[in-house]
Amino acid sequence: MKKRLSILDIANSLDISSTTVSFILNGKAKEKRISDKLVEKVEKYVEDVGFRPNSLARSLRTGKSNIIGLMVESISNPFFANIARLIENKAYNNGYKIIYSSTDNDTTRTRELIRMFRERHVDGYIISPPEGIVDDIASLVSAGVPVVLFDRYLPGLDVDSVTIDNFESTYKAVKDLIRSGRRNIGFITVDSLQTQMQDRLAGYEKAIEEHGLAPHVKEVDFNQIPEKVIRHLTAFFRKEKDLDSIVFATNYLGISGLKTIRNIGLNIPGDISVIAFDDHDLFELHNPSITAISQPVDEIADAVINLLLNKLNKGSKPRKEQNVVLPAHLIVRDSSKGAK
Amino acid sequence: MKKRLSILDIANSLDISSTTVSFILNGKAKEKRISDKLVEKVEKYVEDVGFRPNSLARSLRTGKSNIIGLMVESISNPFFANIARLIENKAYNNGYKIIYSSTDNDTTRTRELIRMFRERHVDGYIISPPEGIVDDIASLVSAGVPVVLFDRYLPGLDVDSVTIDNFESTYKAVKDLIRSGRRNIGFITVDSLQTQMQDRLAGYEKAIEEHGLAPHVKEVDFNQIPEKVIRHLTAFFRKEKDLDSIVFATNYLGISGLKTIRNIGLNIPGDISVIAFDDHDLFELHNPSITAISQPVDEIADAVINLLLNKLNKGSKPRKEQNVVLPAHLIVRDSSKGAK
DNA sequence: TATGTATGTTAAATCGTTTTAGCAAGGTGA
DNA sequence: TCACCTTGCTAAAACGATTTAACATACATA
Repeated sequence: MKKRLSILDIANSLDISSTTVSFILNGKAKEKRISDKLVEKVEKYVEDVGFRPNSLARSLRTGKSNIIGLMVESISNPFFANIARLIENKAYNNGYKIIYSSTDNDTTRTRELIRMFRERHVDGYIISPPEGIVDDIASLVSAGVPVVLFDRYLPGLDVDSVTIDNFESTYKAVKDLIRSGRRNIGFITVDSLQTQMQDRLAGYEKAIEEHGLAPHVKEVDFNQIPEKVIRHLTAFFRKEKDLDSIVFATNYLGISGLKTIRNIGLNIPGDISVIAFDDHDLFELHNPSITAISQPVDEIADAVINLLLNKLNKGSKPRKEQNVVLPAHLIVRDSSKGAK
Repeated sequence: MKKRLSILDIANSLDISSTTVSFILNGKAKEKRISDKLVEKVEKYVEDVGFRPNSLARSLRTGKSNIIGLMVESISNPFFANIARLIENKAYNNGYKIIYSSTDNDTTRTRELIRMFRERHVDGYIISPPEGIVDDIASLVSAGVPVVLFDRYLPGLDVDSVTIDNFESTYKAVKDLIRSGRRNIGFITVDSLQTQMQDRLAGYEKAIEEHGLAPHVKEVDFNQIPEKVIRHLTAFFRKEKDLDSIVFATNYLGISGLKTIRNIGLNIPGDISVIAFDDHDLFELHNPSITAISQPVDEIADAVINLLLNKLNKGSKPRKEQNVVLPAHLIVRDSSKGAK
């Protein structure tokens, strides 16, 4: 097990100082007037022995890590997994690596993760924040650390964010149901105060109200295992026998909802029309195929990483905070088609 | 933006040496005979000012990072996302953090990732290795770094691994099809030499051969976009008109396969029986529901993290390499039921 | 000759920890 | 009194990079 080389080993082997090696390795040869001959010699040697500087030592000295901390609600949620994958790629292409972690929407855990990331000197943060974390993020921001929020934002906190127009997305979806003749439109969401959930609910309520209809909202507990969700939904459907359509406010609610509907034996769209949030292979392949509110995952990832890279590069130049709001797209499929 | 405290600041404030603070913070107070009074005073102060040691500096000095590097094929594949999620949790509970990255099955990229992880001094590696990476992993192992492979292994390399019994899983699945009267059984896989794919193929071939049937194997290119896969599968199904059943060797092939079958207008299981790999909400909810070879994700994650923690703790005590092989489970659903 | 300036390189401080080796003061036994 | 423990603490050297400030040397200018 041979010891890893250090910059000093290189310097000794070549009978020069470690400073010189460092300058060359950091592309400061010109600036520091190192002779071309020496530069070439060092570069060749470094290449030959496959030397790579220890990034810990570098980070310790410079305070920079070239690492971005990514905190999503749960990496096993396909929406977040896809975003993470895209962000990872784009970051990688720009010389950054990603440390990710799932917050589980748990404030304490998130707080700990932020602390860990800070200790590790990550250069920037990408966060889909849980409730109750606003102070921690505020203190990050006021410490001058680049932060970009996505999927939801924190009202009252001036920080870059990327979200979709949640209000408009459910508003349009519900209008679409109404247009095709539905009147008893249910809305299944989680009991979360996060902005994206509140906005989705508000969009639903607005559409319902505009048409003088009665709302039928079911909020299930956050962070429940699917079996429990299904039990609650079953009870809801049993109670609300008149529903002719239903909108699910998240992808996992949609999946549990479809299982529930199948268990109960309701017919889609004959008995009930369905619209789900986030597109998914499952919704496309389902029989009947399920109408979905599709988030522009690619654009979200793009916007997020661009905002962050901007902050990272512009350094301290205090650009105004940006709040990017992207449109979602209603993909109409069989589950919401057909006359009444 | 106030500067972060260092252990030296603490020491100065209390008029003691940083050594003492370090000893106390690392639980060596007893061993180093620091007086209880002082221990208490330091602990209180540290708590009050919320000091947390800089883990970069610590890692630089100790060579340990309490970080595990996790490299999966792609985090957007639900199988890997789930495993990653579980591993992350278990690692977290044991004081370890995870840095993950997707390899894309790209050898070069994987090599770079390993290098990055080494630079960052990760304490251990969990890898679902792409082809052609055996030398790099061998050199990790021979450097005494804890490594656990999963999902596949590298023949000829003596290193801990966790896999499922891929051979047995497809063997049984195909036998099941034969038992229910199928004779023209197709097998869709990818053109990969990775062990898990080869074993799945071998299990299929063995069952086919035992019954004197003719194999119908289609290998699609690795790393293709779904649209292309579907195009190839369409051609395959058009050519092999006699197929009465099909086994998909991965979850994403299953999904593309189902889309293809739907496009072509084949009836499941009337025209064709279907068995897919990896269970998935989609397979459960599909109409008809799809029989799936379900990997024990929880047990896999458990085994992986246990093996790794073992290595990490036992230190240099050279325990014999372990190769855990877990059974997969055939979940029989409607897509493979019904008489001929 | 003295002064300035461009060129090429480096010594040493620094980042914030851990760890080795050892110091001072007080007690104990002979 | 001397030699030797114990107790309680600390100085200083790592870890491996970056960066500041400076040092020679050569050459040109006045």
